[in-house]
Amino acid sequence: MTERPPTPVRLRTAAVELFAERGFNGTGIRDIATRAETTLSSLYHHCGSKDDLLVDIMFTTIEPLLRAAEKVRATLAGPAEQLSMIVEQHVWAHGVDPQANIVSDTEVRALSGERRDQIIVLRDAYEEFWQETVAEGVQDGSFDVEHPRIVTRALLEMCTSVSHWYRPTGELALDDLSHLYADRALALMGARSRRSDLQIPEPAHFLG
Amino acid sequence: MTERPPTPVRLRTAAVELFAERGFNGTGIRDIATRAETTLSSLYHHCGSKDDLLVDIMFTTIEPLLRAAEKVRATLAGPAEQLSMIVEQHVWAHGVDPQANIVSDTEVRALSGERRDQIIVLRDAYEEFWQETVAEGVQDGSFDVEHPRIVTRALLEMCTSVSHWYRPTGELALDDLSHLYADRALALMGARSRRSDLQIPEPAHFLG
DNA sequence: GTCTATATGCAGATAGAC
DNA sequence: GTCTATCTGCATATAGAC
Repeated sequence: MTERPPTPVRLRTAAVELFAERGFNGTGIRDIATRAETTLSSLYHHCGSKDDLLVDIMFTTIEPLLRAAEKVRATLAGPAEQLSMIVEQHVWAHGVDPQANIVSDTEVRALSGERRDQIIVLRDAYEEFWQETVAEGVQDGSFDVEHPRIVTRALLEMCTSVSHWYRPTGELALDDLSHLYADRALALMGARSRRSDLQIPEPAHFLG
Repeated sequence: MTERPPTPVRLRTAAVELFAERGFNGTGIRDIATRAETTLSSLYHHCGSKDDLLVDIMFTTIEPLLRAAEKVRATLAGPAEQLSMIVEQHVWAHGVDPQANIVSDTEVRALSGERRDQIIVLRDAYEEFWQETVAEGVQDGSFDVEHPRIVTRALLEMCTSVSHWYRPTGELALDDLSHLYADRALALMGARSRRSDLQIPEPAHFLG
């Protein structure tokens, strides 16, 4: 009963899968067209060049995370609450669509020039939300950690790596995994509180 | 006064640099020969195929880490001491030669067949040292953490990511960075002790 | 919108002289 | 051991019919 998705969707899905598995440079455009059960010309008709396809995947993956972090910062009060929620959004996103996030997180080097710069701006703006949240937490005594900028970057990379191993069939459902990571993020920052102590509205969805 | 290294060394260095910057599939064998200031035939003469070169880089990068972890487990007493030291070795190695470690950690997918399997065996054996150490710490009460296997993997990836951003000109020297990561590893595992409380012989070098 | 056919260049790898 | 010259195939991208 499942309808076959329209061609542009199939192309995009195939590209995400192959870029994640074999890398951008390890994937041929014919591989993409073949997996999407269409032709090379169809790919160029719908998606433009191979680079265009990569940029599109990256943008539509990173941008919602950036907007979600923005919303968390504008909505929740308290650095512990904000950091927990940002971590949970990030882990959830990386668990629910690991392939698109692997591509976004590892293939920036395949781009060059202006388009590369634009993606890096997005990525840096996103990290800055994490950094600001932690800095405020250190300021107001919610967190107690040396070299907070370095530890925050370590935390971000720790959460990102979820996309490399998480499988929904494992010991934890994605919601539980997100909570676990938020709890460990607080431990990493030397917070007095734990995730389960916090008052956070549930369900809290800030991702489109 | 610095002598130019012999050709095989220059080739290896060039390959590590380029594989780290552009990825294995983004690097041409001519690029490697050119950067090493030699020729394509010389590359094949000394290094064999492009795949051989990658496998050699990976093996000589991962194997010392595995042996170091083995030595730590055989030499130091107590899970907190062992985990701290394993973390420090790992962070130090990833900071002192980020490029070789980036290649080893991200280009496994470029291999296939038996050689790929061999690298994965090494990598899994290495992770198992981390997992056993943490499991023993949970067992004897040194650590207090839910889902230790998942958190240990998260820790490992956090430490690995050092290779993506660490620069020796930054705010921390590599020894201090290693100590910081060891300390945060203990926090992540819910250890009562901190890195500065532990009795660990200094300098402790387990890497060749 | 989707197809077949093709232009153009670079990839990995090797031959054989010196 | 290092060189120049070359084989072979696949890469991205496009032309033009239907």
